[in-house]
Amino acid sequence: MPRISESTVRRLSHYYRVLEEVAAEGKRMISSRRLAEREGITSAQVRKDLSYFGSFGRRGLGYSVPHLREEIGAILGLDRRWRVAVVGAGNIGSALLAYGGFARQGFDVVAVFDQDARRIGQRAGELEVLDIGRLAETAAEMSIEVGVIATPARSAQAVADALVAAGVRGILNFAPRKLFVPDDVALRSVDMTMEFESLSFALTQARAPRRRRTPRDTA
Amino acid sequence: MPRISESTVRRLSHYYRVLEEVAAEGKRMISSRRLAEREGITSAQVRKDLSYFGSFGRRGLGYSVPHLREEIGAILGLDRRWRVAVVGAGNIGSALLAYGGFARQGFDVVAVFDQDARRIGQRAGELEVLDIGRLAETAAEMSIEVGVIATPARSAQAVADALVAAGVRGILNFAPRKLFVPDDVALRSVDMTMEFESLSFALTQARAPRRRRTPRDTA
DNA sequence: TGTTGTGAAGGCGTTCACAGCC
DNA sequence: GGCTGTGAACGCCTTCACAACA
Repeated sequence: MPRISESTVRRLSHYYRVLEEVAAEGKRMISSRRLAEREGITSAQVRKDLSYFGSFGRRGLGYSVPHLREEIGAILGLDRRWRVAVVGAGNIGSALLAYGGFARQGFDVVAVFDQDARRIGQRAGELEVLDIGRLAETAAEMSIEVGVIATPARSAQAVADALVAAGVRGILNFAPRKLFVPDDVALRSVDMTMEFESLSFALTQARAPRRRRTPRDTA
Repeated sequence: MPRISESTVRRLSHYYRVLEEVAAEGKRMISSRRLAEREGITSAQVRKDLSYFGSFGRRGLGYSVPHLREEIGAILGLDRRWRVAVVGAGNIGSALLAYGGFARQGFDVVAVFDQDARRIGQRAGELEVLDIGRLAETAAEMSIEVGVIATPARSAQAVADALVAAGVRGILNFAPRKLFVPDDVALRSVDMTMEFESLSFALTQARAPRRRRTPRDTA
């Protein structure tokens, strides 16, 4: 199996989502073309992405919806759960806890840490906010596997280091700063500042209005 | 000027951030090498990115920190403000309003819409939640330029269509769904579901622990 | 005829390497 | 000597196009 690119993984998420919708509609089979058009990409891309992991389709017929859904679920590791600690119980941390999307994706938040003495000991959802000073030991004790960083940028790298020391295997970073971690620790970042600035750039550069729709798969 | 890639824009955000830090430290000049190492990329990449927009450096000396900061700020359009409407006053919408990062990036939230009759008329931050049914007319009246979609996935495309009809020039989408908009409307998406699944994939695939650090710029 | 799976071609972004300037 | 700006080389991802199969 070749190295899988980040964009392929992101598209697998899309396919999975489409397959869930299509399964709910009761459809049994789907072609790469239909799978592609809902996401604005080409059918060849879909087939290429899937081919990295196996031959899931049948020529002339397409892909079995329930079968492909199960295969992609397994590839993405959605068939298992992870023990998560959220670090930072401020705006972003609290929103993430209230959000609830974690559980649906297999991530169980079992601990919340904060630095602020006034916040420690308080409730955050169903959990008690713990002292960030004891992150490394506590996280190890609690067998935390994934850390979510929702602290200010300036403390993000230190928190990441503590999480790594505590033995986490993955980190999801919401602080607007590039983090360095050992390469056996999975790292994903959601940088809202960057999205805002990217939108600002696009708005600023925008010229020559055309009012044409994004092209879809025509193959 | 060639077409600017999304990754170049994202790096410009990084450079801007580093320049703010370095300016705070009082440094006057910075080399592409130093600018690069804080972000884990190569110095050649920095110079190439900047060269798309002009020649901001001086051979043998590097870049003037305040000057480059101003140039990149202008490129990213951070020197102007945008009138924003947030659509969806649930978990994500409320978190975004409380977050406060908007204002810092030049985005002023001047309206909030929701579909839920119980939510309409209530306060969300300093604003009154308006009826989403009147989105198109109200947004046009209020000269909304940017829409933030924080609704469930199923209504996201309809909201996007309404925002476009109301004349917005940009959309920031937090709903986990691919949106189609005319190509003179700027669109950026933050898809947390996808980040979770991407992390899940990386965790699942992880093999052969090596405990080696991410390589930095060695040029 | 319809659709997959895939080698080959193409396009785009990154890295190299060096001329040019301080 | 130090550092930028950039054409050329490289490598990766996407798209093409078609053989294989239902």
